[in-house]
Amino acid sequence: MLDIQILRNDIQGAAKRLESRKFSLDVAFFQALEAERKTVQTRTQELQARRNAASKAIGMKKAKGEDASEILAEVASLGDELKQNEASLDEIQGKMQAFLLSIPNLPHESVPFGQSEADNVEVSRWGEPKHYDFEVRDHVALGEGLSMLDFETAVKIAGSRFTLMKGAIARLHRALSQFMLDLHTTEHGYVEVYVPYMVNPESLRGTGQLPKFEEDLFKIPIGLPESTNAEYADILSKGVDSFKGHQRYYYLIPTAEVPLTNIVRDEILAPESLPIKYVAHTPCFRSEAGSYGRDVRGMIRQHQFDKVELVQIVHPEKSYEALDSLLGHAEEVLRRLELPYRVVSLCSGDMGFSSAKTYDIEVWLPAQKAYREISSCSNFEAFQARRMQARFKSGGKNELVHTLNGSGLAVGRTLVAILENNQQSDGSVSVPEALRPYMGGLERISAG
RNA sequence: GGAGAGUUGGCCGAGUGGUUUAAGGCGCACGCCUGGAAAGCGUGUUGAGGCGUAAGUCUCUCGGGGGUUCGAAUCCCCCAUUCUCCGCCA
Repeated sequence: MLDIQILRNDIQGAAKRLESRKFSLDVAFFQALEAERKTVQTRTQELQARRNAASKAIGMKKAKGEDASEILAEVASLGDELKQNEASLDEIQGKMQAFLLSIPNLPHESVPFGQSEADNVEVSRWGEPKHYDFEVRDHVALGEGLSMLDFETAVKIAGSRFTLMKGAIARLHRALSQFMLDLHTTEHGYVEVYVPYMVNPESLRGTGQLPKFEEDLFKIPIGLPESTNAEYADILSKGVDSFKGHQRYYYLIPTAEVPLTNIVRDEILAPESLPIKYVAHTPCFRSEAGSYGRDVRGMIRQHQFDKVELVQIVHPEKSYEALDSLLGHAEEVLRRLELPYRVVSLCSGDMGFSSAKTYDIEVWLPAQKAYREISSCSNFEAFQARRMQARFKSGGKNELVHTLNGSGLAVGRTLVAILENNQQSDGSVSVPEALRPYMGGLERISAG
């Protein structure tokens, strides 16, 4: 959420910066609503002040045993107008809140301008893609050849966009997450956290997935009878506090970013507790609505995948420093696994809703002859913190923290990268040195 | 799942419709006192926001929401959550 002061003071400037990310800010709507708010709020507060003064006077008269019927009659006439103004103010503030929640973050000045993926800027490259003197197979062919990846059975027991892994590949998958967690906790200073895989809508609103991106999530009703979608949409935009008769939902987490970052929601932190660095390994669930036809083959794009996620909660002056370090922590995983990659700075048009600046790490996939996203590291500045009211004490004042996160890494895609990059001519796959301790010393995955 | 009891400021804790404008304590900050410190004394100390150049002033905030009332921490309803007991369970 943007600071409403930015819209009050320099809405044209904000509109221009948002335009670079293909968001059209409704300036006229905001200004009209803001003017209305001002009028109604001033009037409401004036009436409230009069009512409070009168009520106090009544109390004092009654305490002295005097007659208060004159003031009583006077204050009664305020009632209707006050009620009307309060209701109207409530409605305006609801609209304002919904409007603010729908606006994406402002891109940092260093973010390259651009429309799409094609305009992202490569900032670094590590490792050399190997040369293969045989025809390379993709991970599907390799995994099925080893009888260790089974997409058909996954379709039978769940549906498309799920994977079944068996034997050494299942173990490799487990080894990867163990290896990543160990690296980040013992060498990069993160605290390991086990989190809920289902969260409430308040948490998703805090990190920015709600109210705008509900269709990307898996949603689970709890308790109570169904309310209509329209009613629920209204609750999402105005406020998600429960009240009589309304359905509550849990959502499957689309990333551990949601539970990890929301640890500090509604907290006022001690300044010396910063930076806070959390890491968690969780499954992630995404409905992938609107991605029909994209990456349908293999385990690149799944409804369920594992990810090791890094989150940092930092002092606002340190957040870009922290973004560099976090990016380095994610890169280190690929270096240890000896997988070639590059880092790109996402352009304004390709960044996520909540982000002020994002670096993607892309790993080389020989079967696709392309670099593919395996990690996304972002600085959200105060955007999520403002939604979450996550603050720290700063010289007597409360100041919003900055939040960051990055994948370190997406486990399924890392597995794909290892299978494809380490394949041998006979269809076997060599196990990266760094993972062998986690694989009982196994050096090569072969059929049988 | 059933029954009961709780949720008050950074923390503890009082408060059953009207000087509660939330007592008191702890902690913290500043000041006085002191050679310095402790003790003592004094002042301040929830958060969000409106109006105003400012001084200031007003509104909201006692787990969340709704209601009753001129007036709600206090009464009513719904929800969340914590604790105790029972049931079930990995």
